[in-house]
Amino acid sequence: MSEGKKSTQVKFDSLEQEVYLNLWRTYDRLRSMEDEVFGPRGITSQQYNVLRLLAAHHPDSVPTLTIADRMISKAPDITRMLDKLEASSFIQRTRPPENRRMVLISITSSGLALLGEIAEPLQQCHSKQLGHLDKLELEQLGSLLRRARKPHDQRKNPWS
Amino acid sequence: MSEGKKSTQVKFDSLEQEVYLNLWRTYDRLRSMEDEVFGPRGITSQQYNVLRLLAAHHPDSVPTLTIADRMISKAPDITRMLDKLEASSFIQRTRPPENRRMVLISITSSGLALLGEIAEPLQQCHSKQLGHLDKLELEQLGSLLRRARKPHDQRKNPWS
DNA sequence: AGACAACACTCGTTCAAACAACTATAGTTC
DNA sequence: GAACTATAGTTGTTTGAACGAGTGTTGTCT
Repeated sequence: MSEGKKSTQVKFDSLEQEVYLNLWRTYDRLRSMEDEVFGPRGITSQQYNVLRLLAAHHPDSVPTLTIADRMISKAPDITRMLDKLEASSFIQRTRPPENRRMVLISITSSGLALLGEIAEPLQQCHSKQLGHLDKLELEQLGSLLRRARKPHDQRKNPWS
Repeated sequence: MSEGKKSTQVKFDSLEQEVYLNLWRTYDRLRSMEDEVFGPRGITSQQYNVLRLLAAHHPDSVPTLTIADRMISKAPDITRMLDKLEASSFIQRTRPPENRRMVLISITSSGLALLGEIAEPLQQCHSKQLGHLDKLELEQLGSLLRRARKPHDQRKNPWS
């Protein structure tokens, strides 16, 4: 401890590394809280986000790969994820005759019902996750996170 | 679009939710960049962090569950993770005769060599990840992330 | 000293993520 | 209009994460 310029230099190779590990750890903690909401209801947070996306387009349908592209984190395995949602009858697939390459996905009424049931406990979870930060802090954090990923986020429809 | 107070209200249920999804997405993007460094070398980022922890204690050993407790994200499967590192001979296990419940882990010279090889490309990765933010932004982001997880981070040795 | 509880892992199993190879359909070119 | 290319998903396989039950070891209590 006799030569550290700053305490961070003792444990991290760089400030960038420290911030990244910080981001990882924070994400991990908040995610485990969300998992407590989704787990008992038999879906994952990725599946929930599919349902939310579909609900936003309801009653229209969305092609499979468009869903994959709009997921929060990359979803190379979108097919099997939709398989599970279809098996639970939260979504439907249809193959339009005019373009039989595509598979169009739409949310069912029981999918919408699930979203309805989950809305309140999830909102409570979000407020437990981050409710101790005030509005300004949340906005600063959001803005810094967007700036952090901006150079690495080339996609068609960035909601930033 | 005729009634939204703010544009965020159109797509998110709450500011907390927006920030959480933002965090998730940012983490996902940065992680995939790190994976490009670790993948070709046959280790995961969790394994790398074990090696880093052990290197920090070298030449001392660390008990298995102490490692699990200090990981960035939860590691319920620490045994098999160490199995793989031992199979690649990056670590050693010893069971001390004076307390045969514990298993002490230490890094080997080839583990240290791997850390040496990985140091520079990893540093480059970190600077590609977050190098576009200036020092003040990085410190703000780090500080907000620590505040965000503070109520949820009860552990023995928080490096915050 | 024998029973019991606490500790420190370990193992079995199930489930999700990742990557690549593959199939089916539609458009394009000569 | 036959071959070629692009599009849109799907399937196979391997790997890692998660959870819980089980094992061996030590300390404690009476």
